[in-house]
Amino acid sequence: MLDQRKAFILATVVYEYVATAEPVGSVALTQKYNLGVSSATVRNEMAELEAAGYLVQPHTSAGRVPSDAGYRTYVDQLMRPETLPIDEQRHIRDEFREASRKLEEVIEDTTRLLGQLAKNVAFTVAPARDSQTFRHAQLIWLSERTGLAIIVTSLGVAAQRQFEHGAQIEADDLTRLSNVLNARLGGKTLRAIVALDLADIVREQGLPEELGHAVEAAFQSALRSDGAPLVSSSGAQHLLDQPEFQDLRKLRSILRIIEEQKSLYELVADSMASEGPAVKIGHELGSDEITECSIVTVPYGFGGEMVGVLAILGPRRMPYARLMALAAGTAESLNRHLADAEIR
Amino acid sequence: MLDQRKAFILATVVYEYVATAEPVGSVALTQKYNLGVSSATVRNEMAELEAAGYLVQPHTSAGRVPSDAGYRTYVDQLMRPETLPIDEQRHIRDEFREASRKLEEVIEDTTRLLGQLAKNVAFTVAPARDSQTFRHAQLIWLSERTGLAIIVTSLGVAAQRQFEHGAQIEADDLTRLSNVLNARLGGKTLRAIVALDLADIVREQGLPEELGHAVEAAFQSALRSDGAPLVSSSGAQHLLDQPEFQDLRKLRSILRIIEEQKSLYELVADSMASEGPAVKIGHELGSDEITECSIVTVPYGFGGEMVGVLAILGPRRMPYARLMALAAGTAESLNRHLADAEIR
DNA sequence: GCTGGCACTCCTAGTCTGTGACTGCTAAGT
DNA sequence: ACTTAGCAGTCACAGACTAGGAGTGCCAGC
Repeated sequence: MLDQRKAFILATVVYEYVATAEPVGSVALTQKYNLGVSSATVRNEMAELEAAGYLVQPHTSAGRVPSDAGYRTYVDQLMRPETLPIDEQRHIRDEFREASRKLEEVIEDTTRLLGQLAKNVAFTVAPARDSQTFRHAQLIWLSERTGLAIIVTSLGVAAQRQFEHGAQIEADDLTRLSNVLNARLGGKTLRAIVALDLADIVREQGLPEELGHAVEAAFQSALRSDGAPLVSSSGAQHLLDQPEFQDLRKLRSILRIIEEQKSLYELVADSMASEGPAVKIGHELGSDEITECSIVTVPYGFGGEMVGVLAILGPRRMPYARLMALAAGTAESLNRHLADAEIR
Repeated sequence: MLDQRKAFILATVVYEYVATAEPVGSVALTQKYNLGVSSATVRNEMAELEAAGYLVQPHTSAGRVPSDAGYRTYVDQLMRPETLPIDEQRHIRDEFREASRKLEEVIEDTTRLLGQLAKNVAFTVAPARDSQTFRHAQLIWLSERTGLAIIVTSLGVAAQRQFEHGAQIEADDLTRLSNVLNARLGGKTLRAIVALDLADIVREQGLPEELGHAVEAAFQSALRSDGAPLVSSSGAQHLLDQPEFQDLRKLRSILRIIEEQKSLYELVADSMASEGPAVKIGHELGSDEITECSIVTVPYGFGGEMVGVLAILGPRRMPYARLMALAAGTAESLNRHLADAEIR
């Protein structure tokens, strides 16, 4: 456990380093903050903090920089949680007011907004298709040969698929079948529905085999082929403003990760279970390529269930309190929006 | 007009510079390619090509580099058009075979594929919503209080919107209204429909005012609020591999453009009218910030109408013939896919 | 236990210099 | 009238070197 003075020094080092991106030395610290002791004392304390693993020295004649453990202690125990400034709260709310009603666009717009406000890379994990609850199926008679199947979940239209049907099918047949499907499947998840024998239901209704296949195909196409949920990202340009990514090699490996949806998903997949905003720092991310980064995550959802994750990725040297407040505020607006738009 | 020898030298300089990214000198050129004349002669020719504006010298003691005009001449007159290798053609076709049926996902997957194969930044302009032709409206009775409106265009579901209706509305009313809308509006563009007085049609049917508003709102939400079509991009990481973008400032300004959908759209908006692949080189792009880049574009669409653009953005020093073949091949597969998926 | 002083370390930025890759020009050859 | 060999001149680039400065650790005195 850290005594009060060490805690204060650690917190100040983190704060200063976040602000300046320069290793912070004992003299600069005593001059800038009112520590009540001399730089020599601070030096001694810093040496002990380094021995305890909270700080590291880039090289002998440089100041100190927080280690992963240092940031972790700062986030968990030392920093004062922030709340979002009123005008920013309003800004976010306004963005959502004119948000489109299509789920993908809402998610995408949210990502963009978060990236802008955070001045860092933002990314979002969209709701997994297979766990969405089925609300409605509508089979539409388009012409004598073709029909259209539309699958609606609580989050909106999940799939549409055109199919061919035999000439003997009439609009009424499709309406009837839609009603049967709605009655039988309502409230189940898509995953559960795909496991069922839908062709059998169609057969019961005395409708042709091929219509059964069409229905199955429609539900099937509602699931993403690769299973992993959609991830969208925004704000990669902000990385270039960070002194830690002036090195092209670092930048490249991080950009590669950002452009790969799967990698991003894996970084935050477990965060959906957390309550409220959470932080992963450096090595905690479990990937060698981005040990220089941290990620702030917050799950979102509605009706008591979390369906996706908002995330902010940046250098470890990030303003944690602010970004956590920002992520939380954005998630809250998103939650409200989703609840409003939910199809029951 | 260039005589044959000058043309050959220009073509060779472009070819060599594209391959090596180093300014090419007269000696290197004579050694590597069988020119049949000495380096001194080549020097004279190159000096004339420079005077004519086809080549430029980064500095006095360096080799030559093609100018915008040099590249333009190369693309228009000198290069031999390529065709896509068979295995790559097959690769593209296979990707489309397992492509999802949702328009946004098809476009997104195409972008990713194009970025990967081109090893450059790829981006796509999605079909503008307002020019899509209306195919079907389905008003669905969900509960005593709520309904769901779904708008289908030739490219699939364009919008869904939940609405509240008075308790006296029954499922049959909604079906009847859907049929009327389909009969009256079929084949019109969404833009034309939004200009109509839809509430009037609803009134004619003896249905309540609020239902009219719901229908109007549904069509309205099918259009993107800002009017500009959706642009998605992929492959920004490839920029880092290019020697011309090792400079962070250049990189930053280009990344910023790539992340702004509107800028990208403006760069290629006029390319939708072109037939087959086209190229814009350096200053031709009309933007000061990306004079170091070129863009290969190809429009895509179906049924004789072009609805969007595929584009590849990279350094001016790009393999034009190959990228044009690649863009054309990808567009062709996309066209076929869209035609198959079109809702009639 | 704190502080001022001091020797020591080591990064950084700036300057300088040699090297090599070009060019343009000239004069001679075909 | 072209072409070519030769040569002097230019200039970016990389490596070596240096001075400056920030910061540390340690020690002796308060």
